[in-house]
Amino acid sequence: MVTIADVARHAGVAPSTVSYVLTGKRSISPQTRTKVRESIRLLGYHPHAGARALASSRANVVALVLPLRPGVHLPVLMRFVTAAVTTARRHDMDVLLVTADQGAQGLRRVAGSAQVDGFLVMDVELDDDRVPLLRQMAQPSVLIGRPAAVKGLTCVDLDFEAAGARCVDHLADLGHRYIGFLGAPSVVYQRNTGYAQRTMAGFGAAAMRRGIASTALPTEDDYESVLGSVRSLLRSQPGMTALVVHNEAALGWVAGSLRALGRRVPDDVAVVAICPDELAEQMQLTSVQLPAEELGRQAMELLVARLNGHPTAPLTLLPPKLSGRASTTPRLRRA
Amino acid sequence: MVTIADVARHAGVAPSTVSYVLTGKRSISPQTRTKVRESIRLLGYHPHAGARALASSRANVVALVLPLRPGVHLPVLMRFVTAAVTTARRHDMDVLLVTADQGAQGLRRVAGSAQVDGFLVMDVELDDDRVPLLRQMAQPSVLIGRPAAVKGLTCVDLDFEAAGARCVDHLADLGHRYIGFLGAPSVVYQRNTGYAQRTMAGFGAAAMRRGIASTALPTEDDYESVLGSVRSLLRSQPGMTALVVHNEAALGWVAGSLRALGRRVPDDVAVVAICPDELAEQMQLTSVQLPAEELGRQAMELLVARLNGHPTAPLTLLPPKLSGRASTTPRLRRA
DNA sequence: ATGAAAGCGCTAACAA
DNA sequence: TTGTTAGCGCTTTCAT
Repeated sequence: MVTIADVARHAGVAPSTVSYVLTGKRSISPQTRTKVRESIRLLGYHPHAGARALASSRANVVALVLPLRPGVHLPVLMRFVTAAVTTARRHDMDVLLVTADQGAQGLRRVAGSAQVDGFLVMDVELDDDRVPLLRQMAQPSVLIGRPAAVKGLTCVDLDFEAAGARCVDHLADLGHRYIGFLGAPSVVYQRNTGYAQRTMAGFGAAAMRRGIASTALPTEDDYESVLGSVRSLLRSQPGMTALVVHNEAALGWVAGSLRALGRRVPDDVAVVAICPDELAEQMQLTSVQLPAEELGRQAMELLVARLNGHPTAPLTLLPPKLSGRASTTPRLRRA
Repeated sequence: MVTIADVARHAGVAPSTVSYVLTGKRSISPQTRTKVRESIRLLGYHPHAGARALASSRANVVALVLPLRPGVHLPVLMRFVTAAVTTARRHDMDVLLVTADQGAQGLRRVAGSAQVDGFLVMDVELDDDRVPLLRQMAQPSVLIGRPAAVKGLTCVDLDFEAAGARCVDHLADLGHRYIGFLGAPSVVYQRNTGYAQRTMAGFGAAAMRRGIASTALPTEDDYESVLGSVRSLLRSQPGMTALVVHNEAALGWVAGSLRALGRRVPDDVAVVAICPDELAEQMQLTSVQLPAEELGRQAMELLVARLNGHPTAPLTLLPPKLSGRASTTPRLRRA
């Protein structure tokens, strides 16, 4: 194996000089730098990660804690992971994969052995049992999601409240006065992930603000349930001309249900989805996207910032972005 | 930070004794072992991974090299990853995530810095440019897939040839005499991944062997394309009573297409899918499964074996397993 | 701008 | 069965 001593000898300098050329932690004369770089290239030298970690107490590795359990939307997860890994690499860090099933136990082990300098934790719930642990660990962490109390943490999430509001604003601007909200399965609202509730809250508040009548209903993922919910919405609000859908699995049934009830999209009922962009694109639905790449990148950048001792806000909310498509079409203002 | 010296002092033994208790590399008296274990627990000691790696030249980390590019079937990938990670953990190893976009460059870096002891490389193509590199690296590797030459490597893959043949045999045993094959998008056959070709080859050879007429067509992932392909198959072989589908994304459209063409499953046309079991289960399709978990587990086990100096076969082919479901139903022998 | 040398925490000979 | 000790390869003070 080629060591730093070999390089130093070959370049006719001290090992420390080689180290400083590599880390850039002190100024080196251009000649020396070139000479050392050349020796490194010639000998094919790669610093030993373990030795480096030991001497500098910096592993240059971050843990990515992933759910990998049923129910997560994998395409989104993957885009997120890719963005996170790419960003980490841009900062010369590697990524250790820790699956959530390893639990708090796993976090403790990885942290204790100084294998990683920090944690990127996905899929954090309102009352996540890992949060107390993360607070007291030596290594900093960034959480994707929004636990109940964010004080002392660094959390990143989509601004779901704004997302709900954005849908209403878009529809209101188009002249709609009666808007329905088709939500996630009711079990999601029971499970305290929060994002579903926040979206609805944002939707409701925006509707109130704009003086718009709104009704909301949860729905399961099958056709019958969607049809039933849409029918209920129309019954309680016969003048409904727009629908906001926050349920990826139900999206496929919405148009069909509306048609079965005699309504066409977008002429009779406009539809806005809150879902990954690719899905909306495919179905030509106006949508508010879940910015997976942006989330992954941002989260990793925040983690790197914390690793470098920079302070970060406890909560970063990414603004929703609405993409207009065929399912909402400008219409004349109605009474 | 708690070090091995702290533990040794607390337990009244030498540091090496603590080390040996941890690694089990020499016999320790039960009393000492208990005493040391107790001190470890009490002090909350975790060995420093970097120090360990440096002293033992073993990182206890393996690299998982993943595609994460468009076109891979994510649910399968995830099950594979989960199985691989779980298996690694069972051997006290951690997993470093290396995305394929980091390329050969990334492999070299990770290998050179002794960050990992070995590589688990997914999605290996017939003429993969990483293969030469993997051959000459100090660390052993296990490849998922089947490069052109496996000599000197350790490769694991599903026996796709046998999978194609198994479908034919199942259908032939049920009395079918005209069988169609609905393949992956044509781009997959152009990209030299091999598995698609091998499945078709196995299918074709088995059909010949059993004296059965067969026709094969690629198909894209959308309804129109599937409908078109099925129509073509029926046109060129009007007596076709069975269909083998090797295209996960197309599966959802197959039954619909057949129905649109006046055929019902399984009464008029029996269907066998080559796809993950969960998908087949959900759609009640007879299927040959892609054993993602088994593949991930097996691959990691082989890697661990190699890390421990055990020899391994250059190519391990997992036998296909067919699960009979509603889409193929015993029928009388036809003319 | 560079060198010398003391560790970082652990493992694995070598001794006893 | 256990202890002693010399590194593993690197970073980082302290010196010059």
